[in-house]
Parts: sequence; C-alpha cells; structure tokens
Amino acid sequence: MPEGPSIIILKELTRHFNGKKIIGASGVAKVDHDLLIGQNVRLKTWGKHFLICTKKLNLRVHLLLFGSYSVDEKRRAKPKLVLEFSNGTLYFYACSVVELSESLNEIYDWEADVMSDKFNVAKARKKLKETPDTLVCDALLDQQIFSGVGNIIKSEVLFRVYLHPESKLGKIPTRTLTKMIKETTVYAYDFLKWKKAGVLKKNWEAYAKKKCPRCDIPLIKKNTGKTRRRSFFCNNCQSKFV
DNA sequence: GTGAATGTTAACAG
DNA sequence: CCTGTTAACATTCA
Repeated sequence: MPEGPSIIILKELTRHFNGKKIIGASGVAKVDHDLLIGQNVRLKTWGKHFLICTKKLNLRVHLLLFGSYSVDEKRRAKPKLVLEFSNGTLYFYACSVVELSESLNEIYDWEADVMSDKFNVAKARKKLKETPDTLVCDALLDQQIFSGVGNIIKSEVLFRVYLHPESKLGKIPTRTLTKMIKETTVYAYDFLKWKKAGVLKKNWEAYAKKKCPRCDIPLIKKNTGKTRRRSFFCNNCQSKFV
C-alpha cells in the first residue's frame, strides 16, 4: 500500500480534519493522548510519512509494509491510533506511530519529497554525485534523497529511463541521471493518478512483470544492491554502467 | 498451509 | 566506531 503517492491519497481523504479539534484520542500506540485532546491539527506528509501536527505535539505515522487506515469505519483489529473529530474519526492499524521531539524542519528536507512541488532536482543530483560507488537501485530507495520512493517506483523509473538497477552512480552520464531524477516525480504522479483510478497494476511495465514490453524477452527478477530488494529489469534495453 | 510482499529500525557480530 | 547481518513487527494474497 504505502509509497509516497498512497500517502497523498491518505492526506486527501482526511482533508476535512485539517484545522479541526481532536475531541478524542485512543489506541495502543505509546503516545500521550491527553496532550492531543483539545488540540487543533494540521495534516502534512513527507514522502511516506503522515504527520499529525499540533501545537503541543507532532506525531509521525508510518504505514510500513502492512499498515492501513480507515475513516469513520471501525474495524475488528485493535487500532494503533484513533483520533476523533466533530466531523468524523480517523483510525490507523498495524503501523508505526511516533512522537516527534524535534521540530519538523530539523528532521525533514522538504526538497527531497518527490510528492512535493518543492522537490529539488539539482539538489538530488548533488546528493547522488556524493556517493559514486552507490548502486542506483539503492540510491532511489534512499529516503533522504528520494523521500516517498518505494520498490515499485524504483523498478518502473529505471525501466522508463533504460537504466540497469546495478549501475554505479559515478558511472552514469549526468544527463541520464538528471533524466532519471525528473522521471521519478513524473512516474510518482502517474502512480497517484492510476492508483486513484484503480488501474495501477495494469500500468506496470516492469514491476512484477514477466516479459519486457519493449523487447518481448523475459525480464530479470533479482534482489539487488545493499538493500537486497527485488528489482525487475531487462538485460537488453536497460544499460548497465559499471 | 507457506511464502513473499509497495518498509524500517533495533540489536548484535565482527 | 563503522559495516553488515539478522530479527522483529504485522497483514494480505497467490
């Protein structure tokens, strides 16, 4: 469920709680419910992070791999966090909920969020240039560089720009790197559009696919890089820079 | 029933 | 101290 675009959908679905007062807070996550009650919230996102901001306390909800949420619909499972407002209730399940002690600007580089219009291409390129030995498959999953990118976006972007996941950053031509960075935000918004329309899977070209749609030969499925996360790629049309 | 998956972090070993 | 490995968490689907 949760790559950056899915968190944008969450933010949009909870838009009507923005500025509203928390009238009830509960759940099994270790957070100070008393500090939350009575506070007005502002809901923000940074990549895969969903941020519940109040004057007294900021919460970070991360859905990890299996997390889920619901609005106004109580489920059987024990919620990690429940926030009640006068106009509805927000539930989070099986996720990580953390109280942030630092101010948001100390923790988050807003220009790294691929779902933000503040995303800074030149800054991302500069970060990539700093670690020439890093493989591009690992770099795309680095949340400090591409906040919000997950394993699906990784494989799809690399396929779109004809780049092998095991390419070394330092060996990739700068214009290819720039194209990749730009394509990351383009694909992230395609992901968002397709996810909303319920046609995300249908539009995958590489992720979880058996055959290269361009070359019509079998795609490679391999756990790549330090992250050992699976990548789907075509050995024929995706260039490997080593 | 089994295993793997859109993720991250803490604990531990060397 | 730094790096790499493993485990843990928890849900759904093929």
